[in-house]
Order: sequence, then C-alpha cells, then structure tokens
Amino acid sequence: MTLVETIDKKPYHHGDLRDAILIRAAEIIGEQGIEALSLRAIARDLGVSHGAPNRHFQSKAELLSALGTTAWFEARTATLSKADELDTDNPHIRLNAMGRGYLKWAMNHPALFSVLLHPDVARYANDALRAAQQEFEQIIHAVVTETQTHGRYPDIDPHVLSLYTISVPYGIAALLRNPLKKGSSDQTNQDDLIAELIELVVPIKQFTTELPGPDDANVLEL
Amino acid sequence: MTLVETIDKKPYHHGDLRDAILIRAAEIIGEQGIEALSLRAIARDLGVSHGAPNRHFQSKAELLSALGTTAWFEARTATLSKADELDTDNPHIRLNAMGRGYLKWAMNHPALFSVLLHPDVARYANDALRAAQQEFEQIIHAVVTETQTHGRYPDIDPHVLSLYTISVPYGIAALLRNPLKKGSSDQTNQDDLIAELIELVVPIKQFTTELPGPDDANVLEL
DNA sequence: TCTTCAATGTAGACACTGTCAACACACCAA
DNA sequence: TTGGTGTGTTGACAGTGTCTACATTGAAGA
Repeated sequence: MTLVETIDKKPYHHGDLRDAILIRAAEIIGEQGIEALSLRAIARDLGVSHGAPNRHFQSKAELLSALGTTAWFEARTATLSKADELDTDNPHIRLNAMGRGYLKWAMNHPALFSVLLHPDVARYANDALRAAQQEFEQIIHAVVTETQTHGRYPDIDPHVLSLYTISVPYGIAALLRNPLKKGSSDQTNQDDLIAELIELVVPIKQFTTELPGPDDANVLEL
Repeated sequence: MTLVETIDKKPYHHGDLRDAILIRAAEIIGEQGIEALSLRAIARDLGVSHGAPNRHFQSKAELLSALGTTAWFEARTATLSKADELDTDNPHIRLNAMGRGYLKWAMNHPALFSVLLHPDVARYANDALRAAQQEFEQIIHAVVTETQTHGRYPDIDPHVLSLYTISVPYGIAALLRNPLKKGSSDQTNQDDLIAELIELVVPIKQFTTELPGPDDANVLEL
C-alpha cells in the first residue's frame, strides 16, 4: 500500500449517505432543476459507487417522495409559525399570516417548492408524502371555515372557498418562479409584495377593528 | 419481392410526420404524463425509425416548446372567445368570462395544460413559446388595469393585481389536477364550480347594475 | 425529359440513465 | 469467535437523446 493510498483511503461506509443524498439532491434541483436530477450523478458527487443510492432509495421516485415529504413538512412549519407568533385567535389574522408565511417560504426555498409543484412527484407519491400533503390541506381548510363563521364569504361552499384561498399563494409562488420576476428580488419589496397580495385574498383590516389585539402595523409585518 | 412485401410496403416518407409526432406526444402526455414522453417511443408508435423525429425537432426540448406554444395559443383562444361571445365592453364582465374560459379549457385539456405548467418546458422554452406566453400575459394585464379604472381595487399596484388575478385560475386548475378531485367530475357541477370561483376574484354582480347589457343569468353562463 | 439537390427517413454508434443481482466489506450481537 | 445484517461495489441490461454517415424520395431547374 503506497503512501498516497494510505492517506486518501476513505472508509468503506459513508456513514450518513441517506441524508447526504437528500441534501445533494436538493442542491442539484435548486441549481439545475428536477429534470437534471440523476442518481448516478449524486453518487459521483458524493464519491460513492453508482449503486449505493439504491440501498437507501428503492427508486428515483422514492427519493423524490422523500424530498417532497420534507418539503410539505417545512412548508407546514413555515406556514403555521407565522400565525403562531402573532398569538391571536382571530382566524382572519391567522389565515392572513399563514398565507404570508407559506408564500415567503416558497419564494425563499425554490428547490423544495419546485418539488412540491412537480407533477411527477405527485404522480409517484408514496403514502408518507400523500399524508403530509393532506394534513396540510386539512389545516388550511379548518382555518378557512373558521373565517367564514367570522364573516368572510359566509355563504360560499367551504370547499370552494378553501380551494380559492389555497390557490392564490400557490399560483403566485408558481408564477413568480418564472424568469419574468426581474426587479422584485429585493427583500423588503418582496415582503411588501407578499403582504399586499395576501391582503387581497384574506383582508384583515376590515376585521381587526373588532379586536383588542395587536394593531395593524404589527400584524402586517412579516 | 413477395406478395406480402408488396402489399405492406409503406412509403419511405411518412408525409406528415411532424404533426403526427405532435399529436402522438400530446396523447402520451395525457395518458402517462410528460415524464413518460420518449422520442424513441413516439417513433415506434408511428412506425418510423428512432432517428426520424430529430429531422423535425432538434431536441426533446424543442418538441416540448412546440407543444407549449400551441398550448398557449389554444389557451388564449379559449380565454378570449368566452369574453368575445358576450359582446360587451364592460371589463369586469370580460375579465370574469376570460377567467372562466381559461379555467374550463385547462380542465378539459389536461394534457396541453400540463405542458403549460411543467417547469422544464419553461426552462428550455424557445423564443416562440416565450412570445406566446408574454402575449397572453399582456392581454390579461390590459383587461385587469381596465377593471381598475372601473372601480376594482383602484389603489392596488396594477402588476400586483394582475399577478393575483392570473394566479387564481392558474392555481385552481393546477390544484384540481390532483387525484383529490373525486366527485367534481360532473359537467354541470364543474361549470358551477368554475363560475363561483371566478366570481370570488372578479365579482361582476356589483358592477353590472350600471350597465344596459345582458342580465346576470346570461352573463354567468359558460 | 433528365439531373441535381434539398428534404426526409434509416442504421449504427456513443455516452448516459435507472435498476437489478452477485459479491465485498464492516460492524454488532449472540 | 462467529454469524448475520446493513451498507457499498461491480458488472450487466434495457432504455434514452443525440450525433454522423448513408439511403431514398420528390420536385425544381436545365
């Protein structure tokens, strides 16, 4: 065994290959898009043989499902944390904050968000991913119906209103990922943009007057 | 040359291979999704050698761009025709009808709509596709700003309002393509659903009273 | 009418991919 | 000490997009 071989000798087992694959996959998606994702390229990047990833993900779809599950989890956390910070029971304020939290997360995590959007991820979703997605939708639906009892479109079919409410941040985030969003990359401008957009769907100014809660300026902050 | 060879002899040239490829590609996308699309499989289906498609589309991305361009064109036609049928200048009525036309087209043409949504199509879009997309957005933007001069959110930044307005049918159509849209496949229910959703974004009932135009029942019909 | 030539289709090659099976190594528990 | 199980390696297979050289066709120009 030569000196070089001794020094460069890497351990036979990687140690934490599964997580390393997930991290590298997210990086590649962020840089080159989902279509450029290749199990063999990930293996090369991690200095591991081309068959190694198969020990951790039975198929490429399984890897995407794993990424999608964490994406839904992160999106859910980001969405709820914004609302929880405000410490209010007013569903309008909560839903408004949730919309802003979701949208901000989507715009700041384009790689994971693109996994959420991608049709193939949904098509080959495993049970864990499906469960994460449905749990997210149920959370939104619950708050949406609560806003109805507090005066927001009380006569609309709750499912229709939920669909409408979810589709706005979803559609906006998807549209903003196109190359046409040139000048809006400024951080403070982005926050203002988000706040203004969400206010269109879930207006809170007309509802917060009833409340003894925080004033509008604080509530509208991201 | 045997009898069979004489009878089955197919012409060396297909005659209309380019269109045949586009049609078959749309079929495959509708049946199995964009990821299942393969130039070689199309060639096999059309009884032509695997290299033949390259004569008409320099790359797979070029084929997707061509599909995307026709998709944007069809979407534009479907969107505008709904508004033109009503024969009114009222921008609220027009925009409302456009939203319904777009959404109905998207739900009735899932294959082409999925091309519009697909991130890779946008990523490798050629000039024709980009032009078609931008033309569509300018049409929407023009009507949206016109609604503002007629009282719809007059104080909102026009670009923000455009983004919001476009994102709703876009997001709804994308969300409805998920497997969770079980019971809503009924045609009349679908029309009602669309009308109710668009009314949330572009309400016309509060604006049409000023008009001598058609009554609401006709206007809301799809 | 004959010739030429551009358009179109074919055949083979190349590098790449995902997935599988057989084998090699490392570590932990009995 | 000894299995056994999890993990990584290697080679193979079928499939893909794309390129190049070659074959066939039909039409335009002489």
